[in-house]
Amino acid sequence: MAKANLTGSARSPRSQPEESAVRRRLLESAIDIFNQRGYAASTVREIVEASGVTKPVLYYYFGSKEGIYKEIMTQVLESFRQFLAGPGLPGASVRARIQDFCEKIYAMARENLKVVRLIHAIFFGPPQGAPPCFRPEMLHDLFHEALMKLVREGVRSGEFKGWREDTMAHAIQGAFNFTLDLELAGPGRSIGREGLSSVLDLIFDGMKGHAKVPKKAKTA
Amino acid sequence: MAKANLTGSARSPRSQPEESAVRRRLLESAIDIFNQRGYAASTVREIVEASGVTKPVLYYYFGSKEGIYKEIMTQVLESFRQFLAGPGLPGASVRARIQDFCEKIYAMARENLKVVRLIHAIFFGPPQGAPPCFRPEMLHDLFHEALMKLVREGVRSGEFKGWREDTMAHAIQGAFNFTLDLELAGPGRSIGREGLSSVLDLIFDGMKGHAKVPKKAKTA
DNA sequence: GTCTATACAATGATAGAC
DNA sequence: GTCTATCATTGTATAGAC
Repeated sequence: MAKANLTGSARSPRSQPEESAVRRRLLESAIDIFNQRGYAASTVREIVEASGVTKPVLYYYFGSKEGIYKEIMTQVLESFRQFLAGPGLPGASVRARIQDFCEKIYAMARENLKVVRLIHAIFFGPPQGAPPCFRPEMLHDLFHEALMKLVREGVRSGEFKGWREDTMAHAIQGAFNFTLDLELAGPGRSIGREGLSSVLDLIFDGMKGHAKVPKKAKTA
Repeated sequence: MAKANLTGSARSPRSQPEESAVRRRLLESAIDIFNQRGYAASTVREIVEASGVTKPVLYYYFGSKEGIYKEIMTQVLESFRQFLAGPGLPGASVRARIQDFCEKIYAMARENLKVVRLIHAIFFGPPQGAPPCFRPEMLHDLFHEALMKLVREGVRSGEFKGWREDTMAHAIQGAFNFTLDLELAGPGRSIGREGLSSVLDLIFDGMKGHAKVPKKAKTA
């Protein structure tokens, strides 16, 4: 579920019919190297060697190191936009739809962890660390915008009340981002989909404890 | 309040009595350059030029580019450890103490945004992006450990219940981290101390709306 | 302690043959 | 389309004079 290949498979048949195997291998290798070394420290030599070709091949297909980077990011952004344009969970409560929304994006991120880590590194890295042709905060803004729309809906329907809309969205996005951060920090730190779901439940229900007892209530 | 200079002023009078002005300028410049360019992309030439000296001076005081980096991070870690060893808010409710705890660290971070941004970039950057002598996740772990201690206290006292302790800590740390992320993303995105405080209130009270109405309840 | 001058190893990118 | 060979530039670090 939520199968969304952010890299190669979403090739547009319109622009360039020549989706050569070499070109695809170069893109895959570039994602690997960029993910491991970061954009600035990655060398075209590493990329072409991992693809089994030589330097001029990369320059033939993408023009420059920045060119192949731009191509990767364009495909990612387009893929994310397509997901946001999807249906969601029509008919369900706003709370359930926000849960579903976050879990779907979380699943997408896990399936494309290498690109996610790269984007994270660029977002928090130095300004000149990567070419300005791609602005990673765009993904953040798209996420925030979609979340705010859901929150507003919950306020209109009376499902949420008593807080500013941006405060609610902030709490949710904080939980999501932090879960993703832990995922990126290493497999030993991840709390998984269930962990994210629990934190969202807590945010919805509150921490004072008037609600259910999901696992084990340590009221020692 | 919460004045804690993470860089130069916390000099230890025991280790090296020779705190020369040149050495201090080099450290300050290195923080600036590392913050702007990242560790890997920063050049020794930039650092020494910003300090008004030449390359051999840096190698005289710190031995290498990694040496000056190590010195900066050691001072930061020591400063944060000293803060965590502080008193907190004795006598207050756990909720108030967590609020105070988060706000104090937030204030510290704002006063030392350059180092915070650098640490963030290293944490999310590529593994070989910075020397392994400093592990940025240590700061995260120290924060998490202190927070868990507070949460456990709240559970023991009955102030919190109904959720797993790590879930509660996760929600709080998510709100804090996200607030800091927005601060780093640019001044236009920051939600400030009040924003953080509101999100923490929401997490404590819950989003269902059985509690107070802090600003303006848009129940249109 | 601080300088000038330089060694030495990478890098991104290109020219030109095939 | 893909190769070999190479250029100009830039990086860390050091030698040796003062």
